[in-house]
Amino acid sequence: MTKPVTSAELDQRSKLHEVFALPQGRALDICFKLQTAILEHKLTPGLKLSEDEVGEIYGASRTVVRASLQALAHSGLVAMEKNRGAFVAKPSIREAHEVFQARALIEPAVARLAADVITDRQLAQLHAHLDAEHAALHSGDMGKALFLSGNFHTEIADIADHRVFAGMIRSLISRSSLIIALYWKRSDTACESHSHHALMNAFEKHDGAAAEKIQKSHIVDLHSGLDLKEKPAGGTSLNEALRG
Amino acid sequence: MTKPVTSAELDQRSKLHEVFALPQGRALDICFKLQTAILEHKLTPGLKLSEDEVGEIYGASRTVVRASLQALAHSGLVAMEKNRGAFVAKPSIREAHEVFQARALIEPAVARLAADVITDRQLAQLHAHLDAEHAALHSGDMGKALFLSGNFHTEIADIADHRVFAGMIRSLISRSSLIIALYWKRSDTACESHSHHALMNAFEKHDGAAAEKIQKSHIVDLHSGLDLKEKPAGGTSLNEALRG
DNA sequence: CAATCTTGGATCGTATACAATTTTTACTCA
DNA sequence: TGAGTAAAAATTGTATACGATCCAAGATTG
Repeated sequence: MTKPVTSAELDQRSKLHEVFALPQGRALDICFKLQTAILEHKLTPGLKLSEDEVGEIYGASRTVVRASLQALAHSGLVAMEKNRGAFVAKPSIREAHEVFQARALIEPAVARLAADVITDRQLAQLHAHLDAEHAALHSGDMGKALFLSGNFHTEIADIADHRVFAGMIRSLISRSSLIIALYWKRSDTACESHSHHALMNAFEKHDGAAAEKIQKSHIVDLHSGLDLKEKPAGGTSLNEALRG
Repeated sequence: MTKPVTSAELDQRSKLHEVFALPQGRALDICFKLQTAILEHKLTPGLKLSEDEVGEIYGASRTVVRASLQALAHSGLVAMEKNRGAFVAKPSIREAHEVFQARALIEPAVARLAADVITDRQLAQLHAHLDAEHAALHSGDMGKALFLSGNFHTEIADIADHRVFAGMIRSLISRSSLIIALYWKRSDTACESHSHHALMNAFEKHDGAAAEKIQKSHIVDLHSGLDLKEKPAGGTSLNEALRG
């Protein structure tokens, strides 16, 4: 019951390559693995990503690790400090607000675009995605559930077939994942919310206006589900988080 | 009469550092110089940016040049092809449409934000900026005029004090510069248009709604000023373009 | 003569070595 | 004991060297 996930992951990977100007060759692998780990909350915000350590784990030289970290820095998942190294990004409260403001502007517009052009095949794929998300959630794998929940949004952007918006949304979703890791308030994982299903409904009817409206309120809802107060930092070890 | 430009340039530089996760140390210099050259249309789209050549020109090793090129690739100004190297990006017609659609969505919203919070000092700065643009235009320096015209938009984003939007807009403006280089139709440089002045008017009155409306029609106007047909490629030499 | 194959040069991808900077540790002295 | 300082360890920044890939020109063959 954990298998339907794989195809979604591979999908995500190829799309990443398409949208961002990502590093080439081996660096892309590392980039993707680190990103997945961060998005599944295996790596907590603020964690140091030592070049030597990452390189040793993935069997690569510092040169290529450096390229990966730089790429992730550009997408907002990693913060680099001069002469101090790379860390999993720890979005500030201010950035949290800004990210969700941006999402509230862009994603509804993109949902509208998607509703107009979505095909039956894509509808089925989205349904499958929701099933996988549901399964992950009920199997207790919070990390993967959140990862998939984010992917749902990027898939909509891909359906809208607008690469510029898709790239923006991808970056925003990534950062949202970190923000949720830091500031999520409600114990009920609201991403299981009915918003995604309501959206599916609008898509099936090709009702762009409805999709836009639903998406907007969904994001406003997510935003208001955050508890934007200062939190103390966590400091796990990298090896212990990734080696598994 | 060419002096007022300098402060704007330095300003731009520090802001870049703030918004993007840019490389550190010497790489940032090269990044900035290349970006400026591209934005002033000294480097035409499609031009090859050989690592050795760039490194020799700026007196840096390939390592740091590589980092710079990667950074520029992430902001959309440079395209990297595996095992072939880096080129000044040559946005497709499709990307051109997408970029201006994105601008038409985001920039009006940001203009509204800016109108609400703009200070007298910032108003004066924008006025000075328009003067500099005007001067560059009438001194025949098209490249610099276009560069400054773009900066006008990013300055508004900075005034709105919204880093996420500012980052997006910066990237969009950069790509717009390339798009204009490739597809501009009108011989009258419409960036001298009255839109910028009209916008200033709305800012002075802190009329957000008006600012939003003006900005939107300004960008739609720019979009329609493009001639989106296939164009042949140009191939200048890098040395001859930068050594001056 | 045209098409294909081979070969040489140029350029990129990656690893490694060294220099510069930061962080930690150990030590002295009040 | 605690603060200040200095030396040592660890980590990043940068340069260079080597192997891999691509491109173009010239040779070869049908």
